[in-house]
Amino acid sequence: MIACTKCGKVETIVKSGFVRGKQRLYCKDCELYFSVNPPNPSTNKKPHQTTIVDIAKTLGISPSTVSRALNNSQEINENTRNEVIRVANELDYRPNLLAQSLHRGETHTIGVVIPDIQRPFFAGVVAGIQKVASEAGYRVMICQSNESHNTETLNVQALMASRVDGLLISHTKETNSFEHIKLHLRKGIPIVHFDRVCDELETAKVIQEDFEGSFALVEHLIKQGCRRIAACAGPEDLLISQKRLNGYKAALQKYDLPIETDLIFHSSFKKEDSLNALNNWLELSQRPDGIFTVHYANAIEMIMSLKQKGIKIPDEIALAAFGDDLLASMIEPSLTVYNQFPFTVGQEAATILIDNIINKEIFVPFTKVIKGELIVRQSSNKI
Amino acid sequence: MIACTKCGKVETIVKSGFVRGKQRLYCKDCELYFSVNPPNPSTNKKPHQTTIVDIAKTLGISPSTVSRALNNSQEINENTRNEVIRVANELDYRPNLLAQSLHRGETHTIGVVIPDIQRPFFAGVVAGIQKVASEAGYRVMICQSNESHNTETLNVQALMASRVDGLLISHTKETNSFEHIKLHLRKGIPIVHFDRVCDELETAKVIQEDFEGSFALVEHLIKQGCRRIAACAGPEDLLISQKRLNGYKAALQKYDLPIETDLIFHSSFKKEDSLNALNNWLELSQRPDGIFTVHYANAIEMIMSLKQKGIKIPDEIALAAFGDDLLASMIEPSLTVYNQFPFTVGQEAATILIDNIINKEIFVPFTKVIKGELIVRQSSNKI
DNA sequence: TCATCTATCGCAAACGTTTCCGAAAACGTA
DNA sequence: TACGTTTTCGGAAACGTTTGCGATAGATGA
Repeated sequence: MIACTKCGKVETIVKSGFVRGKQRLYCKDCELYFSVNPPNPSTNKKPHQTTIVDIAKTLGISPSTVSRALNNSQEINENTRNEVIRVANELDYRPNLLAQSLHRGETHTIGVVIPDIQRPFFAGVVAGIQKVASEAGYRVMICQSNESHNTETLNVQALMASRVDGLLISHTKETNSFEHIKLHLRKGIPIVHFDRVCDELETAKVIQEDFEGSFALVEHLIKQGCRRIAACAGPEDLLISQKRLNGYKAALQKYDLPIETDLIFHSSFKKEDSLNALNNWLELSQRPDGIFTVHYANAIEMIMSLKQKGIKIPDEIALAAFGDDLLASMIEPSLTVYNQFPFTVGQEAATILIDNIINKEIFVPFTKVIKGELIVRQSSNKI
Repeated sequence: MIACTKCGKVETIVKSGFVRGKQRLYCKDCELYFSVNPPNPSTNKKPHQTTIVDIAKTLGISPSTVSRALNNSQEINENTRNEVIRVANELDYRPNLLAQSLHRGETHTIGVVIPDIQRPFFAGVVAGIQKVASEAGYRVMICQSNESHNTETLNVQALMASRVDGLLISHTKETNSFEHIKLHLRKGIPIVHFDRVCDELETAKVIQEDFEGSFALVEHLIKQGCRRIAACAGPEDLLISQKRLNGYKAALQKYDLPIETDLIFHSSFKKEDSLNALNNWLELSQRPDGIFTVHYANAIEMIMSLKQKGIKIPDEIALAAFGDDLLASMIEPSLTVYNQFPFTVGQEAATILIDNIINKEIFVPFTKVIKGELIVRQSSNKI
């Protein structure tokens, strides 16, 4: 009366001892061992994702055997394995990653916290991260802090609650305490900083040539003949702002140009800020003849304003800025920039993080610098 | 010899019967009941995330009581609850969302599949999705298909394996079979389409005014005096391309203008495509005097090329395109566009999806149209 | 004094996997 | 026939949480 779970035949079945009190059977045709469960015909449950238990029941074997069959275990009969795979395909089995993650203690997911995905730099970084992550079999969970320290903290907590295997983060411009990071760092969770990093934490970091880049931009302006170069820096707390400002100062010093506080403005990346700065500079008795901004968007806003005012670029004022974008190349005059290769930044950061995750014990934090590139365009090309 | 788990005193402890064979104790000071576990001093395990079991052990109560204390259950003593909360804070307890999700059968996570996060439209959509999702307590998992149907399928599978509660998707431009979606739709997983939707599936959809938008753009060009308007359409398979092309044709028909196949080009959004199309049109015996493109990037590429060739915009050729971006407003001449409000699209899509998730039984799919806005700029302003 | 009620709490099952441990059959050897 | 070995599999625990089902002690009432 009992049929083979594979071929369905009855006449080929012979009893073959007992396993843990359950009658064990053997199909001579299929060379397959299995045991019988009391058939439960009234289990018309609602449709659900099939589990290894479902597979086990239809084949009359145990879930552990199914698990072994699907995980390339050595200690399993080839016939059984094939049967399991057949039924798994038939029932469209998909392993429940939640259960796997819970058991293994790892989710194969990395968390990303960025200030704003709508900024091309971060969108590029995210794209780079996703490329590397998906190639390595990791999923990506992205959160935006919207430049709010509080939101950033909540984001980090949420990602940690989801038990991400590691974290990639670029801080808010208002972030100057890092307790929300330290907490998890102490628990041993791999964290990699990029772009807006934090020096007081012992994490791996991916940064750009902030100093070198602004130095190159400002030196370029000087070589084009500028002698009074104004700087639109970022928020004072932000580390990369400081570095970029230092590059600006170093370039001036190299060419024996004075550093004038009148010409240095700390913006918070808002449009009003850059226009205020510009207007202040234009009202000085001695106008600047060059402008360096740490964010290309500020430079573009200034270009638009300068054009309205009828001030000639680059003849009266030349501009150069950090960060490239299609927009920088397409406005008139096109903007001289220092390209940061955001996609590369993302790729590197993800690569390092995954390395940190896999080799957690022997990993030692280090800092990777992504080389940038000076792209000279019309806004500074006087010659 | 036994001390209270709260105040630590020994003299206030009295025996208070048994619970399931375990000695129950009572602290007269704290009015707290608890029982004792055999102390296990040699459990110096490696540091790990604290669990409710850890809390239970330090307090001498059972995990279920801890769970009830942390979940606002009614049937628990207030003193016990407070103690649990105190210890939970002390040990920095964070609930393991994996375990919760596994038990509850829901992850409070929604999956998003988009072609390319670096395109401002999709970045805006994602930002809108994240805003709504985080406000509703949902996390967001984002995948890029990179316009590859195969990658899209893998993305969907990965998200489903992670047991996301719902899916937001905008299809690849090469996607014209939808088995990978149907499969999961049959299993009852809420799916909402946006932008590049699919008519053959019974899902909720968030779309733009594709027909009305291109109609408005083309009608605007006609009113500016254009009589031979070329169209740079999208991939033929893409539904929104067809709709937008229909809007173009309808506008021509309304004003009794002929539809000339010479003037219709199907691009795949690549730069070469748009330049090829432009060059073909310019070589016609009768050049077009207006160009409509379904993607603003194509229009911008054409503007750059036209300027190089010395062709005057809008006098010789006027342009108007779908989709707004900062770039469109800043190039010269600035580009007339039909703004799609990507952020709103994302917000609406997420809202509908979450509604679908929560009210799964009574939800009926519908289509929401996000109204757009014609923004007239220099590229078409002849008057 | 006894039975009943209420307030708390513990046990165990469940979610879906993986894996250690052991058990039995089959096989090989003497 | 009597062993030991190999092959193959099942049971059960574990991951961390929630929850139905009791169980107990103290309070209440008769």
